[in-house]
Amino acid sequence: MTVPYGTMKFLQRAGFDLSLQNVENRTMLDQKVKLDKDARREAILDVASEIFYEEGFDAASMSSIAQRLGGSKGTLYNYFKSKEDLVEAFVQRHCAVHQSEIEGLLLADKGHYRDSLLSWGRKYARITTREKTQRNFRLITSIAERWPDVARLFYQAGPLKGAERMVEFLKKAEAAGEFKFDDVELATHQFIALCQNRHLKARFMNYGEPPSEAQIDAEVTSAVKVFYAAYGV
Amino acid sequence: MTVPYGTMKFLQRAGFDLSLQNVENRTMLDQKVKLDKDARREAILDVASEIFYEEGFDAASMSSIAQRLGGSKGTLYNYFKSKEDLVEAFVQRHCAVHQSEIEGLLLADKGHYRDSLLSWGRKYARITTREKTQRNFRLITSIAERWPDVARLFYQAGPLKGAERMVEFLKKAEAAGEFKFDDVELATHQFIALCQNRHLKARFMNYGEPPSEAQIDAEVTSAVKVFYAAYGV
DNA sequence: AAACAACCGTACGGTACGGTCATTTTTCTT
DNA sequence: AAGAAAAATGACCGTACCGTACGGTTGTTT
Repeated sequence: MTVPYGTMKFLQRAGFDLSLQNVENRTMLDQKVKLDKDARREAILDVASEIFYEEGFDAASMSSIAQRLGGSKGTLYNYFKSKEDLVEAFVQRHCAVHQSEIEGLLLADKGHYRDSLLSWGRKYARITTREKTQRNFRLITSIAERWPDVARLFYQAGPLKGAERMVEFLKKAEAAGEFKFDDVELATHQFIALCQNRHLKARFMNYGEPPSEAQIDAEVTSAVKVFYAAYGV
Repeated sequence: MTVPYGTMKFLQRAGFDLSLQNVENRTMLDQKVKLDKDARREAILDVASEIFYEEGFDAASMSSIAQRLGGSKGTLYNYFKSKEDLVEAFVQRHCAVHQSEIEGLLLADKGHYRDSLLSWGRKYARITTREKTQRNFRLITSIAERWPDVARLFYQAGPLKGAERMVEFLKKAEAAGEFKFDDVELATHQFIALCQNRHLKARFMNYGEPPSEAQIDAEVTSAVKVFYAAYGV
């Protein structure tokens, strides 16, 4: 009992190495079929994403997506109702991934404030200046005027979530006597600004090389220093 | 001796109120004709810009541009060789405008450092968070991957120019004993970051309302305060 | 008056698009 | 093995685009 030949062939054409095992009973088989349909859908999304990044949503065509996938255009419509449906799926997926990444950045419950800021700031700056995030950012904002809710969603999934998490952390730090803020939210955005603005902008507009780990470290080290000079007790 | 009727009619359709005066001699007439051709070209660019903002470069069509202009598609090709030529003209124009704006921000030669930073920071933040700049920003970055040089050009015209100007100012201020920097360039980018990052990002992704004058003032006032806390002597 | 320039509205060639569907191929069930 | 169901294909459709061409109109210049 194996994966359908057509499905296997389809996924291999798309560059997927699926070492799917045989399944013994019916419950697992049902589960299996479900996974395969999702896998096919994800495969299409992966390839579509790449073409969207390169050409933008409008100039990307269903034909070129199918071609790169190594399948037939008609098959795409088994998985997505329309090109617009594909674009929406792209947006949803990348908002979810971005949110998950930002929420996954850990901040200590208490103590080690300086180290926590350094660590968080570095990770945050790395995520936001990384090529993949930049590409998503460019795509999402390119439709900001046509689909304003989409861009807003992306902001809420990433930047807003990150800021909220930092606000909570800084409130606790202030209560513990580490800082003194007039406006903790403003201070939060200032810290984030110090960590990301320079490289974020430059990357966004293709200026210079991507920042090295050392460059990000230096940027965030100085950000923490400035932050303590301004708000440290 | 008046403007050609066809030109007048064309410009009126495009919403231009051109109260062009009669011209008495030939030199002025030659000058006049030159201006009119430019005016026509600018009129097309204005309308094309608006459609580019709304729909993006790819989805904007020459037909819709001509329609909104109230002219004929064929006439567009008297002024621009192709759609791509029109896009390039858009990019050049807005890089030039942006650069001109940034370079027009005055910084005192000496003295009044705090006031100068406040004044410059407010104006800079207003420019970069203003809807018009945001729209340009979105369009330029939407083609960053396809036309990497274009996005770089825009960065060099705006953000880089702004930072260079500020670096010069801060060097003088340091020499005058106002600040002490380990890295004047880093400090420059930190100041700019503190002034713009929060509202720039939010505007870019349609989150919340455009910042009021009061909000920008508050943001920049705090930025200067933080900056002095970190680097002031 | 004739020639020229600017512009319009219409039409066209060539290409490409998103989406559809009849047919073929593959898998599953009996 | 036969037949049904599912998956995939490739041809096709109607529409739209870019860029060009053309006949006609209007205004300007010679």
